[in-house]
Amino acid sequence: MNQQRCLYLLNYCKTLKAVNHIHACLLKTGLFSDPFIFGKLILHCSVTISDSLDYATRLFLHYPNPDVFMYNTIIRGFSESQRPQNSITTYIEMRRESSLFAAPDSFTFAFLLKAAANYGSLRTGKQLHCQALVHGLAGHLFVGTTLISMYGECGRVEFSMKVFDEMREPNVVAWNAAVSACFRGGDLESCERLFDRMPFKDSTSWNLMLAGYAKAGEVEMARKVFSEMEVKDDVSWSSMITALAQNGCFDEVFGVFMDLRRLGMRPNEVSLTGVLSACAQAGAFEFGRVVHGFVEKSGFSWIISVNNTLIDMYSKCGNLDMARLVLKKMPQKKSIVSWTSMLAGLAMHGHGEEAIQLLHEMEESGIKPDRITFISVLYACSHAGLIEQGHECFWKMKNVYNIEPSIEHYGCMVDLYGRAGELRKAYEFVCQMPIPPNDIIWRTLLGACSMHGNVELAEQVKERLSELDPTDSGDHVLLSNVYAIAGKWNNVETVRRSMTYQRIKKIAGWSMIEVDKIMYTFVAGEKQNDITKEAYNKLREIMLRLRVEGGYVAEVGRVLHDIEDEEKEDSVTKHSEKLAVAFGMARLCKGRVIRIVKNLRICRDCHTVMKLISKVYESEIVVRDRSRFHNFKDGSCSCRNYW
DNA sequence: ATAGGGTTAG
Repeated sequence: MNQQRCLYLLNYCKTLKAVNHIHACLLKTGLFSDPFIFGKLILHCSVTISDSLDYATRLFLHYPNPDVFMYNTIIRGFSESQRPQNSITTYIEMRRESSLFAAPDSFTFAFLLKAAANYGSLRTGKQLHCQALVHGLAGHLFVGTTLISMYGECGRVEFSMKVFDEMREPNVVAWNAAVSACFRGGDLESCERLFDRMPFKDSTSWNLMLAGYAKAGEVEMARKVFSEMEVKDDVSWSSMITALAQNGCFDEVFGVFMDLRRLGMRPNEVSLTGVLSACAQAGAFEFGRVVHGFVEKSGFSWIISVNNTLIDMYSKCGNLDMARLVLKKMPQKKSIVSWTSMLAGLAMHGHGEEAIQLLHEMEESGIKPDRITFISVLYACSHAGLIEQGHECFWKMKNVYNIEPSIEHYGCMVDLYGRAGELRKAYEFVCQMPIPPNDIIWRTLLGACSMHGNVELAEQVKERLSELDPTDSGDHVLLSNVYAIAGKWNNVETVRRSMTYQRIKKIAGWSMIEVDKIMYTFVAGEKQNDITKEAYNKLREIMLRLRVEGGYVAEVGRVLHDIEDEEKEDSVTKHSEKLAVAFGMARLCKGRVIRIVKNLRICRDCHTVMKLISKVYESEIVVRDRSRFHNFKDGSCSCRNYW
């Protein structure tokens, strides 16, 4: 084997096993000590093939007097890994061991700065900046560009701009880096000014503006950029789809996706994940299934992110079996996102035990759970009432995986105790947290008080909340609910008056249902139209039958104010999820599952009604509320009345 | 240059 042949073969290696083979051939022929070949070999392992950085490092450590290319390659490999700090250690090593053979060059600093940016260390970044100055490389175009990005990532846009202003002849990449840094810093005006001043804009710059606006929540501006672009490439289309999906414009996502197909273009994997993510959020099961068909037909099942989004989509559309199937049949190694998506899905459906089992499977497969994985597992425990197991997971996270619990994990733990009625324990847990509790923590506790009717604790907690976030309407409603359960109507009235006085409005509940691939939205107490009339008529018929055959009596204890019982019953009757179900019963043929998505948590009365409908009408109803699923069948719900 | 998983509440 000669050098040429070896490089050719290396290019075709896609797995570590194949590299092992070449490695063996090199040893046999003596080519192994050829620095050029060796450099290419470790480049291939540390950058091109996944999961083989360790292999590259081991080879590197045994190579006598590595040259600058080899050092750069290892630094680069670490910079994109889970432990970017190792890039810096390698650099220190390089300075100490072999300054004669390998002086750092512009590549060295570009990769090092990328590493510092990746773990957000401004201190390291600044030190590297100094080192680059010492070596006379700070003025290099590539180094300058990575300096701009690094300072942007570390939240110091003013430094980014200083570096940019001092550049002699910034190219388009440097301009783009400056724009990105400004977006990171949330300075939209500077972005616009830079964009206007750019002497040359290729489509990358336009795409950057589009994505930047989208991340800042400026959909309107993103749309404007998209429409003004003369050349729309693949990235432009996928960025636009993602922009709309990230900002809740689901109808438009489907529209743009259809436009793309109508123009005869082939959607790429990023567009597909965007569309599937929109389906997931909107609960558009039928549409999602059609997209899945397209994914299979066009060979996208080979892309891991597409499969991950499919798992998420099926979970959030209420079809756990399909989600499980996608996970099981994935042709590639499951990533941390695949496992976590499935875990979150199980959590939402109240399958706590299965979630814990799946966590074990994940660990056995060799993927280490991260902080988000544990949020999902803890969430699964709290929503299934698995106190012991939740406690164990929390312990394991800290002591086995050395993950420092963050505010989200503490939130799950408070929820775990609070939801189960252990209010004292939950309160004590909050008091001894090592980080200051935020509004979400207190709100979790207030929610628990409202579930279990603890007036005293609720009042205490509400006071903490009033200091942190006094205008949250949900908190006022929760407190008034606690009073209502306890029959303290005077206090209910006081809360209600203070809400009116402070102009705090309740958020209106809405529910959506998909019929023939069209999403219909119902809002409680909204003006009547043909669709709502149809729903109301059907609902009247249903409620009558439930009273006669199901023994239904309205549950009215938790309504906001002290009004006459009949009136209370009336306002409960109009909840949007009831209208959506009625509409589904009227339009869908018998035997079809009725799927509903709601923006708030389902109320107790609606929960009872759904159970009764599933029994009296022998139909299956799936409701996705703000945080989890309820699967009604034969008169009972999958949440076992724990939610 | 674009993507995929996460706590509470009305």
